[in-house]
Amino acid sequence: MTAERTDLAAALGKTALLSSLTPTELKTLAERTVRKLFNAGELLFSEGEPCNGLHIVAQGKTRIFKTSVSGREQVLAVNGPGDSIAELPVFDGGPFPASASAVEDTEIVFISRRDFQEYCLQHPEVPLKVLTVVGGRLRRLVGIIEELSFTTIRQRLISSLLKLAQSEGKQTARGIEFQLPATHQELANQLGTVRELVSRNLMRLQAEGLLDVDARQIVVKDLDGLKAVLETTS
Amino acid sequence: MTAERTDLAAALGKTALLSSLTPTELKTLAERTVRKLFNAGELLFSEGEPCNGLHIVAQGKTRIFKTSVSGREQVLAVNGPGDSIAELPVFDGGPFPASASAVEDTEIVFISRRDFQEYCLQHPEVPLKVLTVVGGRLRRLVGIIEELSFTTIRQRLISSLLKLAQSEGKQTARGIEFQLPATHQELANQLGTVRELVSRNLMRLQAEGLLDVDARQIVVKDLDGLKAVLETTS
DNA sequence: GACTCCGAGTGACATAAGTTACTGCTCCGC
DNA sequence: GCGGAGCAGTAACTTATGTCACTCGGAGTC
Repeated sequence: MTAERTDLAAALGKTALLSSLTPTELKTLAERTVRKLFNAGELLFSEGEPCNGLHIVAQGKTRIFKTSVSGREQVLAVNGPGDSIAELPVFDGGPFPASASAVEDTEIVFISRRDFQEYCLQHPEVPLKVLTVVGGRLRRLVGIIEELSFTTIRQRLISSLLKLAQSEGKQTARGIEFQLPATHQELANQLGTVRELVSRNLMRLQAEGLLDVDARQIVVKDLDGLKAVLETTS
Repeated sequence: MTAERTDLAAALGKTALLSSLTPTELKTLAERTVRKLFNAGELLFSEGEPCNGLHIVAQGKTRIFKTSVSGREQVLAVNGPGDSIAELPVFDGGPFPASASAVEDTEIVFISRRDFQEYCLQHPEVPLKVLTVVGGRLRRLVGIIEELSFTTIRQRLISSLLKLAQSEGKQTARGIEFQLPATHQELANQLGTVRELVSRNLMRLQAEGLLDVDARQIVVKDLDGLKAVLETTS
């Protein structure tokens, strides 16, 4: 039990929001947290629900998303260990603006709203950190709006692929190889479209000789060619 | 000069962010501000520029927007007297994520980053207020994403019209009448599309007997019919 | 080995969105 | 009164997006 608590304290210390707290402070904070486990696919919370505390991802991966009446999803963010989720509703007292689910089996550390607000008052630098984190979140949302408003799915797909190629890709004889991190369906949710269009656009890029596609396995054959597509007709 | 300063203090006191300050505090803060005037259409700042202070709208109206390479615009927010703009870059130190321009002749009160941060340290409740304001902003951005991702222009147009009908509309013998607050072009920018589609969709709604349109003059003939369109096929 | 589920590829459409290129109108300044 | 500028309406297209309805193949399961 004690071991568990110190683990918790360590996990808390890794999050951007709380990194300025001393080990002792972390420990006392850790004692007030609740640990929650979610299976892959499980909902953490739903849009519109009241928010009664701060969620921090200790292990695993989560996604924040909106759902349309027709069942389509638009992913707003994907978060991993050390990230906090839904910082804002904790402060403004409003409901969750979107839903969240676990991408993989996930461990969440939960701090109640009361406890966290108390901490904020004792540590005036914490709200400032929250603002920084929220700033990043806001920038990403603006980026999503920009993409939805100005670019085609083809272009959004290409820029996802380029990001993946850079972060995950391995240079081989055939080109830069990597696996799509999720199903076409999930990729479509992130791009704000449907599965079929992801599939079709991938095939089209293959037909144009820019990629080799085998389901989730991607080989980028012409990186500059891909980048060039982003410039034209945008 | 003194009169001007007290005016300023009054204006500052009306903004949500600073409403908790005492008159004396407002006065000293006002002495450190810079007043800036912008003509209608003029740029306040551009996307990517570094942000060196907080802008507060004292008089007039401003819009925050993104521009595409092809010249299209997507409006992210419209702000009037008492609103602050670009709170976040002040804190996270990053550049402006979008541009801002004056919709009408506008008076801005500018507080330097240094001064405002100092105030935040002296008044720990200020960052908490900022978080509330930013929360609202974030919710609106999520709303824009939802609309862009899930709805058609027709539906977005209708919901704008419904909002306008509620806020500006006057019940007359012919229906609920109001004027569009801006050109079709600007409305298109807010909906994330082009002028022609606004015009076409308005005409289509007229052909369907839901509206009477005469350029900017709108008469809603069938409010429930309009609302019904939002339900179907969405 | 047959069966089932699920992710992926695809053709045929339907429709929404955007582009081009005009026309017409109205308000201003000269 | 003339000429421009700017806003609005529209027709004719092109292209992007989304929907439906299948097929196919691999990974489990019984």
